[in-house]
Order: sequence, then C-alpha cells, then structure tokens
Amino acid sequence: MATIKMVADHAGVSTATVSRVLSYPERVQPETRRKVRAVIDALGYAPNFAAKSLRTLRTRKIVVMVPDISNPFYAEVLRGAEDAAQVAGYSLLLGDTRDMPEREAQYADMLLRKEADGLIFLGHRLPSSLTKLVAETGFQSPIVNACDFSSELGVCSVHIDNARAATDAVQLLLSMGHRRIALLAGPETSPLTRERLAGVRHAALVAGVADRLVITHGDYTILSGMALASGLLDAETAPTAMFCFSDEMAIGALAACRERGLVCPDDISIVGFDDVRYARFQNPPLTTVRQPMNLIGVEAVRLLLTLLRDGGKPERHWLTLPHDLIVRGSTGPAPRR
Amino acid sequence: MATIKMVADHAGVSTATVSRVLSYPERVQPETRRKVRAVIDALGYAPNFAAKSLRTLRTRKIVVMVPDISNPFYAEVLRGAEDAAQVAGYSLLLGDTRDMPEREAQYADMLLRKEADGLIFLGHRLPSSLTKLVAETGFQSPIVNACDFSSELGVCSVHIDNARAATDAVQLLLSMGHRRIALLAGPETSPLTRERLAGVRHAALVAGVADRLVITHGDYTILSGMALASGLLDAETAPTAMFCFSDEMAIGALAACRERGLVCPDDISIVGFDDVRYARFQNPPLTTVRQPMNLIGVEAVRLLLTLLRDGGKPERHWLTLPHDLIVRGSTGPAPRR
DNA sequence: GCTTGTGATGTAATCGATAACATGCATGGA
DNA sequence: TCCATGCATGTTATCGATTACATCACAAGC
Repeated sequence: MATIKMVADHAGVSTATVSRVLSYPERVQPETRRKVRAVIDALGYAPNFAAKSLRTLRTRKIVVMVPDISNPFYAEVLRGAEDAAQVAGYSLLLGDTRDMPEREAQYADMLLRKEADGLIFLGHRLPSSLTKLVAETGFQSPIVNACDFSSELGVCSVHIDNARAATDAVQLLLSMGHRRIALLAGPETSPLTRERLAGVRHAALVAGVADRLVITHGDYTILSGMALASGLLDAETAPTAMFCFSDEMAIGALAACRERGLVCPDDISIVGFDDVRYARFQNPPLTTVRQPMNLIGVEAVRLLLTLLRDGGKPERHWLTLPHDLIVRGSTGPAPRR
Repeated sequence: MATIKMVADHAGVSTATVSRVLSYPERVQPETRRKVRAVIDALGYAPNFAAKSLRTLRTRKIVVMVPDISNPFYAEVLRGAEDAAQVAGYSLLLGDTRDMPEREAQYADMLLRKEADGLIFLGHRLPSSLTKLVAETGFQSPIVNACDFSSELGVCSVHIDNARAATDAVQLLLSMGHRRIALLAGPETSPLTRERLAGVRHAALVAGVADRLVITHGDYTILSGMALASGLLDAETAPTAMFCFSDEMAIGALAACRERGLVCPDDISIVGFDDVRYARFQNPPLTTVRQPMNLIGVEAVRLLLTLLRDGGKPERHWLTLPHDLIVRGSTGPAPRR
C-alpha cells in the first residue's frame, strides 16, 4: 500500500508538499500540484487514517448507541444522524446495545480510547466509565442524549415534550368518551416513561378519571405489547382504550384484539407512539403520536458537532422538537356498555 | 488525557512494561502488574486507538454498506452482523448509502485509507475504487457481498438460493389455482432480481403459464409496492395473485387492495419476501419467503473474519443459506371468474 | 568459579501522517 | 547594491502506542 513517502519520492518532492497538495492545494505551485496529483492517482494513494488521526487527535467519527437497531424507530433516528454526519464529513460507529449495560460500557469506552470524537446515546443509562468525563467537562462533554432525557445525566439532549405528547393522546381518547384507559408504558426506570405518565395523569386528573387508569410496563416490543394487551383484555373489566408508548406495542395490542375477535375501533381504541412507517399501514391504520425521528437524529448530530468545535458552547443544553398527534382509524367513540 | 508514558512514569516502570501488562500480563511479575494496574485505574488510562492502529496496522472495524437502514430487512442483517462482530472484538461502521454510488464510493474509500479492515456490502454495485484491489487480491480481498450476489464481482458472498425461493413461492400460488400471477420485482439491474425472475419463469414454464406472467419493477419500498399494485389492479385483466420481492412492497400492495375494497385472500392472494417482523402482524398475516436475516449478517462477518486472518482462505467463496416459505393468511385459492 | 540459560524489564526504532520552523530564491523599494 | 518581504518547498519533531532487541540478575550445571 502506498504511503506519503512513496508519493513524495516518485514526484521528487518532500512529504510536506504532498500533504499540502491534499490539504492546502493553493499553497503549492500549480505545476508541482499537477505532478503530485498524477503520482497520487498512479499509485492509488490514500492517506492512512490512523496516522492522520494520531497526529491531529481527531477521528471524525461518532458512536451512536441504540438499544435495538432492528426497531424502526431507532433505525429512523440513526438514518437522520447518518445524513447529518455524512454532510459534515463524519461517519457513524454503530453501537447496538440490546439494552445491556456491558455493551453500553464497551461502546462508551471508544470515547476514552479516542476511537471516536463524540457519542450519541438513545436510552437513559450513561455508562459509568463516562461519569468522570462528564463530571469534569459537564455540558461541554462530547455526549448527546436523544429521546430519553433526564436532567441528572448532565449532558446535552434532544427530545420531544413527552409529557405534553402523552397529554395530547389521552385528551383525544377522553374527547371520544373513553373513561377506562389502559397504558402500555415503557420500562419503569426510564425517565421518558415517567414523563409520559406524568402527562397522562395530568389529563386524567383534569377529567376526573385518574383513579381509573390502568398502568402496565413493557419493553416497547411487539411481543410485549401483545402480552400486556392480552392481560388487560382478559381481566374482569377490560379497558375501552389502550395508549401504547410505542407503535410496536400498539401493533402487538392490535393483534391481541384480533385474536379475541374484538374489532378496533368499534370495540376498543388503540393509540400508538412514534408513527413508524408501518403505523399507517396497519388495518385499521394506527392513531399515533408522531415523533420527528429523522430530525431527532439530525439535531443530535448537529448539537454534538457544536460541542466538538473546540470551546463550542451550544446556545442551549437541550432541544425540544415538535410532536404531532396523528388521528387515524384505530380510535373511535367509546362503546356503550 | 492519560498516555502510556504518564502511566509508566507514575508506576516507575517503562512504557514497554505497561504495554505488556495490558497485552501479555503473564510476562510481568505479579507485583509489578498490580502496581501498574493501580496507576491505570487511578489515571483512567485507555490506550489511544489511533496509535495502536498505526502501529499494528489493524483497526478491528468493518464497514457495512446498506442501501437503507430504515428498512427492517437491512436492519436485521445489520443486527446479526453487529452480534458476530462484537463477539470477535470488532465494531461496525455504518454506511447508509441510499443507493447512491457516490456515497458507496465514499464508504469504500475507508478501506483504502485503512480506516477499516474489511467491507460488507448489501447491494450489487462494487465501488470502482475497489476494483483495483479486487483485481489484485481476488477472492482474498477483505470484501464480502451479502444477498445481492453476482459472480462477476469476484468477491466472496453470502445469500440464499433466490431462484429456488422464487420457484417455491410461485409453485404455492400455482397449487392454489392461480394462473394470472403478477410480479412486483426489484430493480431490473439487480442480479438478485434476475435470479428470482429466473426461478419464477421456471415454475411458470413447467405449469405452462409463462406467457401470462406480468412483470413490474419497483424499489422494494411500501410506496412503490402500492403504486405497482394500483397499476395492476386498475388494468383490464387484474391478476389473481401478486408475488412481491419484498415484504414492504407486499404491505403496499395490501394497502392498494384495501383501498379498492378487494378482500385478501378471497379476491386476491399476496406473497411477500423476507419475513420481516411486521409480516405476520399484517391483517391478514402475510405469506412470505423467509430469509434468515440475522444469519446472513452473522455469516457475512464470519466469512470476512476468515479472510482477515492473514492468508486465511475460506473453504468456499460463497455460502448459500436456507430460506423458508411461510404460508399465512394472505394467500388462498384463486377466485373463480 | 565460570558459563549458560531464563525470566523480568528497559531502550529505542517504528508505524504514516501533519505542521512548526527553516531555507532559499525572486522581487521590489530605498 | 542591499535588504526586507513573501512565496514555495524542505527538514524534522511529534502524535502514542507496540515490539524486537538489549540488558541485567539470578540460578543451575559443570
């Protein structure tokens, strides 16, 4: 494989000149430039990344930690992030953590090894190996949380107003006459879940039905949605509406209803969360709270890049993006009993 | 940030000893080892990746190029790849190409810059910057194709028997009495599409209905499935069955049918391809050809790792994995006309 | 007592680029 | 004519690890 020295020798110049041709072409005589370029092409030379990175102390890489890349919500966020990174000359290191702390730690270490310049994480756990770094540099740390934010983390973050979004969804159900509403929420430990539950309770309190809420916790997957919905439907007093904290869980809930011969939305209304692209292709099409998934990824990268531009202090430590309640066919008036 | 020199100084040893403590602990006196480890912990030292990589000429990174990460088929393959890579101590660089040649070229260049040790690509174009490399090293090149294989590429590959899989699907439809079968195929230029079409034609020829096949080409997305299906359904003689080359297109086709008040499978049968996790949660559940998505990713990484172990010649240049026809509710007997 | 072998550790070259600083040459103004 | 200036290019230290080789101490064998 060609090195800068080989190029320099063949072109009869010094390595510095070759380096300049690539980084600051205007500082090199056109004649020399042409000659060097010709050699570069002939040898198929490409600057060694490790050497460059060692010298400049920058990698132009970003680790993105997601709990599960096969979940289209995360995949969409990732896609937005990839777009924004690509434009800025950065590339992404994929960290599919499967929600396992040891994997999270492993990917977080890439920051310490200077294997990447920054880290974006979707999820609520900040690996402990980074707490030292965060303690020292605070909001200046090259770390951005997306979606599942809690102020205790002490890092920048990009998310929607989860409380408000949940309130919106519950208000829709209330306006349709539903009083017995079940929640298929996320993991109890997640700040995001807590935020949404607060929003739900707020709406329910105002309507005076807070004591009739039934709260269950799942892990956002289709299967957990099916299981939770099955439990709820088989209980003595089944809910007339289910608000699921992910579209995947809503898809599982729909399946559970179908299994029992229940017709959605006549017998039961279902609301999802995220608006992944399969939501509107469910039968009936799923009512859901849309999150701007691509934008979340794009803005997370933008925020991180601001932090990376040395001394770059962002205007704000967090960014709240707009959500949108999309009403489709899976919600309807509460059935009379 | 701590360097190996700082650790060495604090521990009162040489840098070589520190390096040995990390790489070959058994070659260091237990006493010294303990002392060095203590300093490492105290300083939070982690070996600089660029320096290590420059010295060893290995990065333990693999670029994975996919046309669209938000497509769950690719996401699942990626997940399998991530798993296998992680176990072997490798990490993945995400290359979402959006099917754009210039992006493919950009990610392929990472190989030349030694930014990654190997490349896995899903798609059928091998970027031209790599043709030189492939010409020189042939099947030894650290490059593996997944899914969309053509022998002209001259690189290793992992895929299912696409011709056979397509034959299986068409035979199912034929056995149910369908004679007017439409195809929602992939891009014409893709070898994978050609393979599957060959399989389709084979089955149709045997049954004597080859001349009644209607072939359309899409890009695997839901929207293109909808558009193609709409065109077919609005034609004078609509098909009684549609075989889609991706589940996404099948989901779009289902939506197009619903729009027109057609009941699947009574009025029309639909077969997908891939068996992404949304397939069985369609209404009706989708009959489809299952590809072992995770396994494809796992085996692609395994094959690549074999190539990377220097001089490692794999037993075979390609690996054919099993597919499976999953019959669900979206297929039924052909309607009498 | 001397040689040889072995194990623990140190010294220093090396990987391949970048960039600060040095050099040398041409130009222009006094 | 001389010197200051600026431009093109070269020289070399540096980034932070790994590792071949050198060194040293000590034990075993003759």
